[in-house]
Amino acid sequence: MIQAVKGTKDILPINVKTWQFLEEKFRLITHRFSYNEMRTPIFEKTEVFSRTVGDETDIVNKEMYTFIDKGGESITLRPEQTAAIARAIIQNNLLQDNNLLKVWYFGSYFRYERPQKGRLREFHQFGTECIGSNTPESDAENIILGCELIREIGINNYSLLINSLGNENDRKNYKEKLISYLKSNSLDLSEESIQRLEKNPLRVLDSKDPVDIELLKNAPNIIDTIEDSSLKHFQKVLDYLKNSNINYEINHKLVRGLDYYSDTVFEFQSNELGAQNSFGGGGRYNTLFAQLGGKNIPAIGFAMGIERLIIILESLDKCKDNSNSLDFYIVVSSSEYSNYAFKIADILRKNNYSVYFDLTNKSFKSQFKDANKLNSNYTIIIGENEVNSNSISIKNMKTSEQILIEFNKLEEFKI
RNA sequence: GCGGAGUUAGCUCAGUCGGUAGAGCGUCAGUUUGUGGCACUGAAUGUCGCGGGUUCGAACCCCGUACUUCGCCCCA
Repeated sequence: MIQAVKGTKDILPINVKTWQFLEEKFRLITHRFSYNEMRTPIFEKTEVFSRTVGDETDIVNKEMYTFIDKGGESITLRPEQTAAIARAIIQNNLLQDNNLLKVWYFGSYFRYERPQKGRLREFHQFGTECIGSNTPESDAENIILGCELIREIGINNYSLLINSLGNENDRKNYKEKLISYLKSNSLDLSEESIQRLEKNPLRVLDSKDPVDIELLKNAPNIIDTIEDSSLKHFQKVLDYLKNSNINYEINHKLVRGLDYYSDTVFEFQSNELGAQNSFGGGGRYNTLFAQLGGKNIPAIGFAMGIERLIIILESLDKCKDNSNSLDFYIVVSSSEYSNYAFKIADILRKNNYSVYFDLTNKSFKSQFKDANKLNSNYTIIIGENEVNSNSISIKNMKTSEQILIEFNKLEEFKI
């Protein structure tokens, strides 16, 4: 038996309703916030990601599906969407002066990781990007969109964590402070955190090691390092959120894994996800466009993991079942009446009803059982009597009432 | 990349002194052959993840491997 590639999953008919439900919500909520959908290729030149996501991040370092194509070009299956959107915006010149662009996306992303609950090698994300504004209002609106979406999906038990990383300079200063603090205590630091200290010092703040956590209690706080303008910006964002009745939790240890973030960062977390407790996250990325060779364009956005949303919905027993909304099941007493059945099906289908009839030569009785199993609202019974009298028997499966109508009255029948 | 647990019928799982497999649910058929749901009766179904090894004999023991899962790590 050939198995699916490790870390990939089939979405089966029984599960697809939940996906469709989520996709509908994405469209609905983004529409309310006036975001437009955007789609980019599944693969990009490798540098799109290596230049933006960060050379020292694991994503770029060891998790990308990168290959050399037949033309000798280094190609990478997208591990995330933001960088590719930035590339497309620059290339297509979508941002004229002072323009604002609000886009959303939904698609597959690829990272070569060890699979786990809520962590796949091909996974799906929904996300938004608000590009061209550096105002706290744009931060707030983007976060509010995320919260609205989560609410509409039916998830209430989650936390919104928020922090500010300040501007590039602030972060540089903070990194120095943090490193010098941690180095003076490095004997106690976990092996992993010592490595992080070299590569990506901010991530030490994320450590789950109990000793590290204790040590970090007295570490310098990023909020004390960031400049006034960033501080004011952050405060305004918080004010707007409060004003919109958004519950948030300030967490100055929240840093994000991708290098391009600055100022506002945030994360949606749930307890249903095990080790992967975050089901969404984002932040401001004011340097990304410049990193790709464009102008300096401020932007903010977030992404959510669809598989993780579904895990939460499952825990809430809110996944959509696959109950078929079948209107008519046509039961024939013999396959010699199939012509008649096709005619009836054609009329009903052209009137937008869903119609099923047996294609496997089931017995008369089995067809009824089948109709019941498929939860059909009506059955249409076709046998010798109906065909000879050019009529149709229609049975209401809920009430068991059955009527006989003329064939040419079928069009008038309303369920 | 590292550590733990697991893989038996479509699904959930049982199956240890090693003797070529079971339950429940589901599926299918029948219970006066043109009428479903309930009930009853009956039936089908597995290379026991895959590949080696030990043994007269392996679902069970040993080795390898794939995948799943829980953590580390990373991140959505």
